[in-house]
Amino acid sequence: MEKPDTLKRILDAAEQLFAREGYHGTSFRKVAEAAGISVSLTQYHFPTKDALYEAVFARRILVINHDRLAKLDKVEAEARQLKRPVDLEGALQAFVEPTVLLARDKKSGGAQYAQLIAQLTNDPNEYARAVSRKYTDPIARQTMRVLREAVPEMDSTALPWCYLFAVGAMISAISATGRVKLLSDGECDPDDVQRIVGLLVPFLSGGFERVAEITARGSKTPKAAKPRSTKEVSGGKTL
Amino acid sequence: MEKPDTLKRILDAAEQLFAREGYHGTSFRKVAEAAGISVSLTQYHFPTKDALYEAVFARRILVINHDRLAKLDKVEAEARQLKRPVDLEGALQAFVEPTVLLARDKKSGGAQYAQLIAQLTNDPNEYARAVSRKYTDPIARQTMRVLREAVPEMDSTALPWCYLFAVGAMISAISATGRVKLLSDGECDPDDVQRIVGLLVPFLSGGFERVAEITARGSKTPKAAKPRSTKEVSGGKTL
DNA sequence: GTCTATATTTAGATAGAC
DNA sequence: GTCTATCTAAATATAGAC
Repeated sequence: MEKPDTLKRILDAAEQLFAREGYHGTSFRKVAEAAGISVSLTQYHFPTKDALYEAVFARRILVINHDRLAKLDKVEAEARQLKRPVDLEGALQAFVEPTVLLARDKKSGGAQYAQLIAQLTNDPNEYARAVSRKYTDPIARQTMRVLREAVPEMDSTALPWCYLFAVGAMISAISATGRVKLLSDGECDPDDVQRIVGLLVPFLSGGFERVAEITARGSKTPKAAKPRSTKEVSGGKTL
Repeated sequence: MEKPDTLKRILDAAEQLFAREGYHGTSFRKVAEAAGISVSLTQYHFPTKDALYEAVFARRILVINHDRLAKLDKVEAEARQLKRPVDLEGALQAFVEPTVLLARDKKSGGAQYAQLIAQLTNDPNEYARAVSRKYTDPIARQTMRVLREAVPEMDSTALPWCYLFAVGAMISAISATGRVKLLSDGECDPDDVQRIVGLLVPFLSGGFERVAEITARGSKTPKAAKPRSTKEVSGGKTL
């Protein structure tokens, strides 16, 4: 008599733990306890931790990817219809909006999932890289394809960099570190979705356009690497 | 007879492990083994894992912060002397360059340290937040102060957001996930420091200027939150 | 400062009863 | 499907010898 929601309970518990404590900080014991079942039942459904991790990630990514692709397609179709280049802000909004909305969805666990993505993004480990390659690289490529139609002048080797800048900026915006509130002395509301999208999209479009300008083939001033003090190697930075 | 470099050996080993495996993935055992000493000696020098984590972070951050502050001061002084507003690209370069250079310094362990910062940036846990607050928030505030002089028109509640966008973009650029190479089919070189700075600085300055335009007090078109489909709540995104 | 030894807890994984 | 019981390895931590 299968309890119909055992899998869901496991995935919900694991999602929360992976998001908060990371891969290594999450154990079958903690997952089982949070799900209210035994350890071995958890392992019965997901034999290894990697399997559990992937299952947690895969559960939502399909929906998300579908949503993002639909929005990207719409932007692209509009451009085709109007016989104009893809609208940059539209493409960036299609890229950014599904994630930001998810990140502020406290009810259905979307916020947990978004934090898991935030952790995954800069995780160099193989369990994270494998999941990233499998589930997110295809959409990344499609996004870049559409973005290229929005900024056709941009050098093709600049686009992947700009895409990663955009990913990082978005992740930073949604990551649950409480930093915006702290650094703004309480003035900025980390849950104001409208505000985040309203700032992030223009920020990114300004960035893409600027890079497109300076890397355009046959651009007037290829001042791409305007050296200010690039040779003063000495240290690093913070954040 | 104190082996004069025991502390250094511990910190080097811990730095590498924390960077690659994160906080929970790093144990005294692994650190001790990598450093070639016993577990208890490691614990003699750093009684708790938190103490070790903070020590690893603190070791380099002082140098880094000093470097960044010096560059920021220089940019600010130039502006004062010329009686002009702070140069935006100059300020952003002062912000970005120390970290990017550090991240590509394979010899002295700087790359490991940069990866640790990348992991720390989106880590919601208290051990990470405490370190971030203590060592990086002061410089963040100083950086924002200088940036505000570069874009005085920008709404003051937009600046912290833009600062975090910039942090995220930079972190994404240096994080050792191998993604640029993958997504560019080998065309982009993740170790090309000149290229990274040469793209990142214009990208960020374009972003800051765009946001400054649309949030300027009394701006002609406060189209800040141009709604494209912001109400179509439904899903999330990837990265 | 540095080690061995040991205590205690928790980890992932299996075997087998129901 | 679900549990209890148990194994082995690894974790943090402490005590005490040199």
